[in-house]
Amino acid sequence: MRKGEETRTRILDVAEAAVLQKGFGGTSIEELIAETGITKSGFFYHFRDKNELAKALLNRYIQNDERIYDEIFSRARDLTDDPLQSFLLGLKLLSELLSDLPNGHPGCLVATVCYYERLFDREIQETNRNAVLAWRRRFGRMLRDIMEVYPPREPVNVDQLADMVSSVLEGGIVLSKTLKEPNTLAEQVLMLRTFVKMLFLPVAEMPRA
Amino acid sequence: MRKGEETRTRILDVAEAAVLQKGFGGTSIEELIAETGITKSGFFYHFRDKNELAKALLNRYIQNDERIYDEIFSRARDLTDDPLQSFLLGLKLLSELLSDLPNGHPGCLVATVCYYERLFDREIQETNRNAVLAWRRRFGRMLRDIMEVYPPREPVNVDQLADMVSSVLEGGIVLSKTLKEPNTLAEQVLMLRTFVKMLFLPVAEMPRA
DNA sequence: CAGAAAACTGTACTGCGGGTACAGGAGGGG
DNA sequence: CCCCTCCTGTACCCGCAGTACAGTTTTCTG
Repeated sequence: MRKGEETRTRILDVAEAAVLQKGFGGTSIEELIAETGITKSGFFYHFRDKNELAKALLNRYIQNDERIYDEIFSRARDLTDDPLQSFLLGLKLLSELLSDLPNGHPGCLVATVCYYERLFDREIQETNRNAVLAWRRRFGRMLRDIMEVYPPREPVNVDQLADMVSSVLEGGIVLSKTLKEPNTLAEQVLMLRTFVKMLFLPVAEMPRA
Repeated sequence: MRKGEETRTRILDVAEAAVLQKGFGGTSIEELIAETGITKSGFFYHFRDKNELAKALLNRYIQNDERIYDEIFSRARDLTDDPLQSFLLGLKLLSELLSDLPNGHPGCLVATVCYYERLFDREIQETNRNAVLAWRRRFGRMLRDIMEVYPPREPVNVDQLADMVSSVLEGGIVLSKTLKEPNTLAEQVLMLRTFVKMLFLPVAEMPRA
């Protein structure tokens, strides 16, 4: 009963690491059972097929992802009441968290699924889509709060600006992994922070006359 | 002799579409030969193994990618001498080109390879890394030209800013594909354009006193 | 137009991996 | 004591990557 959950979790842990390095198609069930020390029958007791595994993997990943953002931005909100300052602080905290990852970001499962769409059923694709929409809502909410206080210097669409956060994160992960420069991702988040700062913060100095 | 190149190209065309939809691991050689109407022996006449195919696929993709950027930004340079204006125009042209793709961007092979690293040899990983570094150099060159004329409003590292262009493109593709909203990618490029504009263009209006 | 080289086809085989089927066993809880 | 959860073991089918190699057609070249 308790043991079952534990084994399931272990399979998911091993599978997540493997999938992020080799993709779903490149990850064999045989290697997963070898590494978890389980038998093939044991594996299929927990997951009906690879699609079930992918579903469980993605759901767990998204849940954990949401938890991390919740923690970071609620911590930022605790430290300041100003919506802009707390968002900027949140991006700072996020960038610090990302640069503290010893081997760099392992990769995003949402992106992995995205580049694998045709292999999975509609349910997984919908789950993935909803994860991205949740990011849009999350960052959009914070940006709307900012806009109520600070008029943006340039006209921007809130959803598109919220998507920019996701874009830079997903793109930063790809760059960081490809370049094998773990810090690139954190730097990209800080670059985004500069953008947000510039967009909303009133101009401090006078323009050169 | 000429016929060989043609068949090879046809295989690469079919393979590229398949790989972008299902990843390398999810694409079988058997399905490629079925669609191209070739036999298995014919396939292995052109490519020693899947790794060879991946190598050819990636090299061709990168070359084409470079060609497109060359065209767009040289067209932009033809239209204006100002480095900032021509870069902003280039981003505009790029966004238009992307929003004209009927089914949205099919996906980036560099990202696919990135999420598949462990399946390929070092050579492919190096090729991929060099492709990203080429983007950094390309956009970095243009941004340096801009900085010689326009002092940035905030202190920024050129390479990081250049990487931001790649990040937004890669991330925008992931978002666009996942959301099944073809226009998201083009919008993200325009959002990036707003960022660059704000960073370099002198403030037009006075701040609210 | 001949001959060589290029561009294939056909067949037959190995071995791995996904997946199925099903029988049975250990261990804890009611 | 029995049942339920959580597995193990065995045996099998099929699709697919890759090998081997002999033979055939097409195409270029002298």
